[in-house]
Amino acid sequence: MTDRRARRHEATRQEILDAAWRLARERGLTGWSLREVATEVGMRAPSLYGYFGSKEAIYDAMFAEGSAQLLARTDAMPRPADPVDLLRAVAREFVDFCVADPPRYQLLFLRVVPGFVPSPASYALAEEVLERLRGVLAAAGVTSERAVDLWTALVTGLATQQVSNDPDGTRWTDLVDHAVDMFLASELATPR
Amino acid sequence: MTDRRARRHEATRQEILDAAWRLARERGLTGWSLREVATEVGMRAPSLYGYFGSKEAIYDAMFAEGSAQLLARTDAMPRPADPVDLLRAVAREFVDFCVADPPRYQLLFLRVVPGFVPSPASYALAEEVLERLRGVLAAAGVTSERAVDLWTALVTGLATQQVSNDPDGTRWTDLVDHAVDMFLASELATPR
DNA sequence: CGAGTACACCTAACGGTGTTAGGCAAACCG
DNA sequence: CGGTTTGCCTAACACCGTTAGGTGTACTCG
Repeated sequence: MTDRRARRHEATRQEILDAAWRLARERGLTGWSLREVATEVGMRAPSLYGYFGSKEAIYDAMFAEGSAQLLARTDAMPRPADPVDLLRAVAREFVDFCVADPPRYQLLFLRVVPGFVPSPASYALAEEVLERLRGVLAAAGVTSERAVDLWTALVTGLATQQVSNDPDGTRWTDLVDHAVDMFLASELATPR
Repeated sequence: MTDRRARRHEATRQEILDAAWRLARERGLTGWSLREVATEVGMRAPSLYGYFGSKEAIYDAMFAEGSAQLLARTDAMPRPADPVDLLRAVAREFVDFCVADPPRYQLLFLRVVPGFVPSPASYALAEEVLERLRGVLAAAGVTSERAVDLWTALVTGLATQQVSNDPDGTRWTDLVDHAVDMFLASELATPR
């Protein structure tokens, strides 16, 4: 049975994390201070250090949480049998995930926070996501390393353009199906 | 004839800008302070305000300078007559430009600096770049708005992946020709 | 050529940041 | 109940972008 105290500690940790996410969504990924987070949870800034060793550690926990969310979302996704439908669905899922929470997207996929590098533990989660993606692509007949790299470039490119240049519209998300068709036409035509 | 003093002022301005670029390349786009820039040019931080109204104004001048460099580089590019060769060349030129100076790339194409939005004057330069690109794509037979958007997503996606995940390698730059072929096969097959 | 002005640069300081040190009271454990 | 651990505090540090105000030098003009 987990310690009562440890559980309470974990809950406060999560409360801090939630406050950080809220502020990041309001003011941008790097537009918040520890003092603001502390105020949000009814503390003073130095008290946060009982829960996170630094501001970077908060970013790291956010990185892990974001990766876990993406993992959960792709796992929960319906899986059409047809390869084309499958890849369309996974691409749409990914771009939607990015557009739904731009700061989360920036944290996970752009290197936007000045000194931040995810810890090995958090990065392992992100690699797990890529691993699942590789599985889905293989199921659709796409196996080569180069094809996977091209896929990630294509899909993150769509997401980046959408988030950076038309955050409230659908100018690039509307292109997802078309982009997938283009990709498949090329990759399935030359299978190896 | 321009004022001696005005010329000297302009030279100092450029000196500050060069120092900022140098520091940005060393420590990351947002990893430098005004005090460091000032030291680099032999001043104290407040003196910089005689040349730029704020740190953001420095970023804005850097943005304009980066856009001008991209513009100059694409203008100076050899222009193969064959559409496929042309697009391959322009794509390679763009990705090389991005990879050659990651902070510059982040400043121009990712929204990485917390509060920074380019001024209308600087942004006009960036739009000029896009305008030239539209011209090149049209010369290769690609005219639709959607196709241009897909192109930018594809090319910036390759650049982002390269810069973010393999900054010293060629994992994604090696895919540029292949990506262009894929794009053209799809877009020229369905011209409108 | 001397007086007056504009300019380049300075120091001091303000409110903000992440972070450390040290203290005090409540909660837990034997 | 006594001792330890925990949770949170205040005070302070070094650094940040930025503003105010002062000083000497370089230029302009009568």
